[in-house]
Amino acid sequence: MNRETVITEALDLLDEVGLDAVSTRRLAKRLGVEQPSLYWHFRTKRDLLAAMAEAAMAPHMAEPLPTAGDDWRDWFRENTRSFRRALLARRDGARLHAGTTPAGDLDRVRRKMAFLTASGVPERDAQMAMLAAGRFTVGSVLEEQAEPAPGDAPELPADVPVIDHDAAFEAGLDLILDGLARRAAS
Amino acid sequence: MNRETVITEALDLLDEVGLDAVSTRRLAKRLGVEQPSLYWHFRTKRDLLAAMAEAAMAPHMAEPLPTAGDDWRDWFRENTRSFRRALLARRDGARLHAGTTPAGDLDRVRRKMAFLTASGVPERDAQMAMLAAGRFTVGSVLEEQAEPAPGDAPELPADVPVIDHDAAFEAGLDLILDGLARRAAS
DNA sequence: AGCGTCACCTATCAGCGATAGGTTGTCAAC
DNA sequence: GTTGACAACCTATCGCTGATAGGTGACGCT
Repeated sequence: MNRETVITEALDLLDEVGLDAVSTRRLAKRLGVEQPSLYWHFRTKRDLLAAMAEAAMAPHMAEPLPTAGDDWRDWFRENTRSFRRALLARRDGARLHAGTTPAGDLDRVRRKMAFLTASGVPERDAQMAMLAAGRFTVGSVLEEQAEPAPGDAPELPADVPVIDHDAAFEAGLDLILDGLARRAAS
Repeated sequence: MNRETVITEALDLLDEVGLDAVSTRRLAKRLGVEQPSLYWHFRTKRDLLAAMAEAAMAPHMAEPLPTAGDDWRDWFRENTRSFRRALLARRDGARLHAGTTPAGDLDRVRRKMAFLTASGVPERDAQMAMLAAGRFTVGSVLEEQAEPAPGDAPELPADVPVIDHDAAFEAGLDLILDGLARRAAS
């Protein structure tokens, strides 16, 4: 059993039982191993969760980088969507992600920034927009994946309709993108 | 000792030790009481945390509602700032907030929405912008308050400067606001 | 044969949220 | 002035958690 297997099995367990129920004992049992054995592969549970969070981002990281001819608005939108999909792909994906310091692929980020500036977006605006879109996305998925306490009746008075998470995300993304476009134009 | 005291003392404890270290035993000791006694006032720890989260929002809820003459852009900006301040006021305030289903004052929200529509903002756009600003804010403060694991060297290569959280927040808010303004104008 | 490393094991710890069921103090009704 | 309800605690205990200490066997290399 290697580190890889532990991580993939841990992510499957996460999907089954949810983040709060992911314990080292449950994971060990699933791996056919005693609980302290996990500490051979990870110094702390926090390290394990960080590795899980990074692995959960794999689909997003596998996405191709933008190329010179691309429309920067289309790319920005699709990039943010891809990030959201990666968070949504795993149960409690947003909470898992939020509980770790990013430490993402720095070179990838630089390439994305270079693309935006080459497309006519001022560097600082591009930085701020990328940051804002990421934080908006985390906040959105966090709320989307939040499950109410057991026996908690929503009971909203039909006055305000239930929010369509997809639509709300797209609308928020549009706002950020339009705001950014205004800066890119001038 | 009443429910009120427990909540205020719990929030003080939160500021001292951080969310992960807020245990019923620590809180009980601080109150000069045995641990199970807390379960007289709260059915579960989750209920306690929800009450804490609501109490932490008091400063934001105490903010005056907008009135007819106000500039909607100024108000929107200040409203979002107030929300952020409330989250920042408590240690791990964003995590505390994110861990609960909102259940906020519905009437207050309606009044705010009414103000925006009366100011010429289309209703749906106003809803989406309020939602987006809130989620962006939670995501931002979540990252701002995230403390690295002990012994985790940041070690970013001086290439990308340390982000100024205040500036990043204001920039993101500007983007959303500008995007919204474009819709309000047409 | 001896050694190092990897990958586990048993035993145990302190701390956690939560429950069951008993004990006080206060105050109002009769 | 006793009765009884109620609020606000108590002790004792449960099962579970993350983590540590220290031992065991398999494998490969020299």
